[in-house]
Amino acid sequence: MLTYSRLAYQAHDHQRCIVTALERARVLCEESHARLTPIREIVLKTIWASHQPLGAYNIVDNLALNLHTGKRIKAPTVYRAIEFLLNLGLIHRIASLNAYIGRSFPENTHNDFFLICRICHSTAECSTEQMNSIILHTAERTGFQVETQVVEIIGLCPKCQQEQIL
Amino acid sequence: MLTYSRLAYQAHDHQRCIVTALERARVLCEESHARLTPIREIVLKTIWASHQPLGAYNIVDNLALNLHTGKRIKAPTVYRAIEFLLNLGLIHRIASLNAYIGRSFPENTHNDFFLICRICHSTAECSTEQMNSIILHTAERTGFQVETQVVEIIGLCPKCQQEQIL
DNA sequence: TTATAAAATGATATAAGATAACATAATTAT
DNA sequence: ATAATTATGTTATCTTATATCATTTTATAA
Repeated sequence: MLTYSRLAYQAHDHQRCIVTALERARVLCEESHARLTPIREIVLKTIWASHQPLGAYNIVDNLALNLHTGKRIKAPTVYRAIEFLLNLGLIHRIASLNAYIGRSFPENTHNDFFLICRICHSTAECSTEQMNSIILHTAERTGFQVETQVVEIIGLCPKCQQEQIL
Repeated sequence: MLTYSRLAYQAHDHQRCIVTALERARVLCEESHARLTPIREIVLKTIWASHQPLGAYNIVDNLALNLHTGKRIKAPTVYRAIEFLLNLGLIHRIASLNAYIGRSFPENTHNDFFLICRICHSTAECSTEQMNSIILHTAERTGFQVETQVVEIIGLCPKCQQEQIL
């Protein structure tokens, strides 16, 4: 069974995505006695606000613009928030882009994969049992013990396929 | 069918691997009228000499040590060689490590995946039709057109599993 | 409730990976 | 031989990420 969400290129109420994600983050933090501080929350919100994976320094700039409280939040602080969010599975690092994106299935610990558009960088999160079992089986056949996976499929999203033709 | 090679953690004559890889590179370059210059060749050789993926600056240092011809080959030159080798499919970039490793199947254009040991970083290249077809099918179901894939499985190689237990 | 420990953030500097821009050298084609 | 192309040299810089130490905030316990 294929589960997918955040098909960036399909019309949807993204504001709703963000609200849901933040709500889930609050619950998850409560459960695991982790502190969703204002900084961590705004970093998560900033990442979710974008359909494209966001680089750490993009987040820094973004916060400077949207916080306008005078004091700038600097790289190390953002990276700390990122680390926190990664550990909870609330965001995912897209290795091929050095960028971060909100995860729709924080429970599904690290078993999802990503469809990344080469042109517009819009990124969709997917999860299939099939894929996971193949990965596990193939690895096992060589005696390798799987812990996490980085599966990033690069290509063209439907929107950019269209524009390619025109 | 599962094809795999370069199971770093299995005993094998790696010197032979290197010779084969270089020979294949020469043939492939000849065929595609690409120039395997001395620099490109030594970069490829350096990458192949290691079972662990090698960072670009590792290669730079390595060349400085092993060339001892006085003049150092600098980062941009190495990166150019890397780009050349990537384009021909002779090496692969491991995104999660920012490092490069020799590819055993340059013909298999970019359809392979990698088992990377979290501890020793030894990396094995694999290829299965099954995996490729699942990726293609899942992507297609969302209207996404696959071009390349980054599939990096992180975990423990047999050797490090053993040492973990002890 | 105040002292203490632990966790989070601020601030500065710098490491590590990658590329831009322009000059020069080597190869190939005319 | 000369021009055009391709590859390399050189310097500077950009981007991503982290180390280190000071300070503040929050939690815990006397």
